[in-house]
Amino acid sequence: MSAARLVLAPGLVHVPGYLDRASQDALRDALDAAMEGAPPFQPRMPRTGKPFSVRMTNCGPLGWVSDAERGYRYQATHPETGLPWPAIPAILLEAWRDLADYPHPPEACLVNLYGAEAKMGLHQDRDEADFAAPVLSLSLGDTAVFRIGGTSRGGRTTSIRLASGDAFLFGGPARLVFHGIDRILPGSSTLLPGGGRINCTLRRVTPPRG
DNA sequence: CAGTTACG
DNA sequence: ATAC
Repeated sequence: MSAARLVLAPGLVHVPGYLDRASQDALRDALDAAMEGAPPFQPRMPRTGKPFSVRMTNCGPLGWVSDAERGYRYQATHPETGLPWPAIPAILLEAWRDLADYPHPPEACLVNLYGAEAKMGLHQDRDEADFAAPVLSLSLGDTAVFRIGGTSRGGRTTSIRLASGDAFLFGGPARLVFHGIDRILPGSSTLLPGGGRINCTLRRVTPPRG
């Protein structure tokens, strides 16, 4: 399979249908297994404690978490169980090697779980110490309406749909682009038994060797 | 400010 | 679109 890489802007790449159905099934099953050891939790906004509408968990040496007391951060353990995160599924590491054009493995795999009503406001992924590495996102399940802006707030934005199996990369000049999820299109995929969407975001958190 | 709400 |  050679899915086309659509370059929307320098460093911004959409690969529709990157994972075929069999790979999507395998990734879903791997994530199900991972979530047995790292149950999804509900992140909260720094200071205000307002809950996100998405639930999340992580795989890999570091995971992204947020709560009222300590805010956005990466940490090596699950905020509720205190256990290390499970390993990043092989399919995702393979996608990173194939698409990221970066010579070191990802350290974090944030797994966002979207129900029919879940959204994610426009934001930047900027809690990493290494912006040289790209951010790689893989979508499973229901299609999402994805909004993409520029590197500062208030600029023009556009929206595209991210379907099950799609890959999306933010790298180089687009590494710090604002992005978010406007809405989920319920019933648009049969991959996940209960419906909804899973997004896996692979990131390098620390500079290599450091 | 990865959040929601209220107002033209 | 703006404010908090």
